[in-house]
Amino acid sequence: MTASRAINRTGYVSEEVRIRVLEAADKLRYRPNVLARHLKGQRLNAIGVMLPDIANPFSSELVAGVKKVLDAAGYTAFLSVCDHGMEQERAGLQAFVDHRVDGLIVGTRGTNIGDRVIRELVQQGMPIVTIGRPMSKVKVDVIDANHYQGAFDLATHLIGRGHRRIGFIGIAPEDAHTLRRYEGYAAAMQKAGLRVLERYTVGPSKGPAFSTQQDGYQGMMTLARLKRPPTAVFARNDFTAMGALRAAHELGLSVPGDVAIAGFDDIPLAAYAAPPLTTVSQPIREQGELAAEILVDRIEKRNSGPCALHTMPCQLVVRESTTE
Amino acid sequence: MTASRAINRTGYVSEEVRIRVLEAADKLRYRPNVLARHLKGQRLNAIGVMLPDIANPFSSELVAGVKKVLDAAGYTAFLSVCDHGMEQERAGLQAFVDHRVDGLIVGTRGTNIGDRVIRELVQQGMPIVTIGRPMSKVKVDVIDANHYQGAFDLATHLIGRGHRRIGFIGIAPEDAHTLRRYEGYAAAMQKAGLRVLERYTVGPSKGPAFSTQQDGYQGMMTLARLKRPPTAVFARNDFTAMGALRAAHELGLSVPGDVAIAGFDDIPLAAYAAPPLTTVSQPIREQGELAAEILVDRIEKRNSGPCALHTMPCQLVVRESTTE
DNA sequence: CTGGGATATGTTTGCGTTACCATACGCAAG
DNA sequence: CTTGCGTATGGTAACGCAAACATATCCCAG
Repeated sequence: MTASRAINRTGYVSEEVRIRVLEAADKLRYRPNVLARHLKGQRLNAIGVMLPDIANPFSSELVAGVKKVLDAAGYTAFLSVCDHGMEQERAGLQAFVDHRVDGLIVGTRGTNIGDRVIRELVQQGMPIVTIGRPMSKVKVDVIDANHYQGAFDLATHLIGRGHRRIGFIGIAPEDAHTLRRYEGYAAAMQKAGLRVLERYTVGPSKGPAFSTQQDGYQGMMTLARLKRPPTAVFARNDFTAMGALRAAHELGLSVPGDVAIAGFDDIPLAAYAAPPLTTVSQPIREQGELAAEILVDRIEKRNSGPCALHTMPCQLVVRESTTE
Repeated sequence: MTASRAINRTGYVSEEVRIRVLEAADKLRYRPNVLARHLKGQRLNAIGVMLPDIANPFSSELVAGVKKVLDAAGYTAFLSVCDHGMEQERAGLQAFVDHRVDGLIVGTRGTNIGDRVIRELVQQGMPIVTIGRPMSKVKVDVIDANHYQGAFDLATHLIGRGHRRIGFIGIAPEDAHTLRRYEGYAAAMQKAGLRVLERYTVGPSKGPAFSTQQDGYQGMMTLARLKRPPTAVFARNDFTAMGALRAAHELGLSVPGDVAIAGFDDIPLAAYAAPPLTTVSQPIREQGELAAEILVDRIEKRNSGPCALHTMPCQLVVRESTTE
């Protein structure tokens, strides 16, 4: 017991004994068993981060933001990947719960099974923050970027450059974010008095973001074959935009001379495309930081108010793929 | 006690009682407390995977391979990222140990602190497998790809295409793998009776692989300024190669006409470069699978033999950046 | 020199689980 | 009828830790 007090700096322990205890602990390479500690009702100071995949810079930035805050708050982050599989997501979340993490950050996209699992865990009192995954009627804090606004700004930029025929590559109604982006694009078009033509919208495009280079390539090819092809193209994301870029090169179209191309997400490679890609940057790291802050506040009972949706602004990044 | 037996299927429990227990457990949403279980000396069936970063396809493939095997063996994988920081690596590994994982897969590159931590953990009986991180005099199983052979094959391919002046971009003596690749390149040159010229070797190039696009760009620029520039370039990795590719475009050099360019790693984007990149593919997923298999065998005492180095062959992938 | 707070250490208990031991029943062999 | 075995169930202890409580010593005010 005295040893416990010495190590945890609680209660009264004489200086001399404390030093002896710590020396002995050091010699024996003693490490407290956090698992046994938990049996006594204490927190483990660990949180679980569930990711859809780890092959992209999002997850990386997100985790960087999360870790920064958690480190400072004395928590450990454990990660899990579900590779966009619902069963894997369920198992991963359950594993976190079984290992008694104090809270969860969920960065996967919405699915039936996933939503149900989250609902159940919340009911059992697990604090959860989701990122980019809106959930209705569940006590979950949600962080999201304003894709609508970002897309609106980007489309407005293209219109401001004099473009009237603007295509959209990679429409994917089943993906909430792509839909928001499309809506922002459409709203900007309408506000400028331009019609959103169906033949200028190509898709569908399925699967995770990094798999859509080919869709961008195909989409650009389709648009270029039109009688009056668009003079500017808004691609669902940067990977798609880079596929489109390649198609433009193959067709001998100059970018942005013959066709302006813009993406979304501002992946690191975007600045290295030829030409460097105009895109929209999401504050990913900031979303991770905010998620971690909110979660820690929930865990430590500093915030017991109602759960909220935190929308963070996107930033237009103009590069040479849309300007000379 | 009877409930414990019913749930774990150990000892004698009548069919009738077992069903009643399981139904009750289901109704109460009972989940065994794995942490308490561990107090009684049982395994948690969890392993920790330490990664240098998650922004690249290696980590992704590696984890996919690891997870596939672990799922089948009934283990859970928890991931941690250290972002190439030694202190973060130490803390992450310690967190795994504190949470009583049954074994570790370490995919980070060698560092003083990291090596010492691993040595200590091994001494305390923790089964560890490293990937791409050779360690001497430590009871650790090591998986690695044969970078030397891959580089040798790639250089031989370039020589076979008639090249005599072959440059190397991104030499980095502090990075063991890059060094192996350079050695393979040099060996192939010598075997063909070609001299390895110092002015054809550019570097140094620091930092993680994905940060080296710029180095490739700079390197290509440097080589192109030479009086008799190389007709082929072997880049440290695909990112570097893509930087070189961009430099070639800017200089108006045709690839592979004026200069052939090859990379290493076969990242997904390599096939989408313009032109598609000749490169060398590491069996990443297979390395992950093997690591998990070996680790599980160690944990379950099916293998108590001496630790070994498992070298897996690399595969030359010829694309259009070196052939018409 | 006594009472009482501050300081310091020890003892017991229980968290959820399972190994081990004890108990109890039915049935068949001796 | 006893013994012994296979089957079924329950009681108890222990894992490592810390909360709660108990005890012990010291110092100082009254």
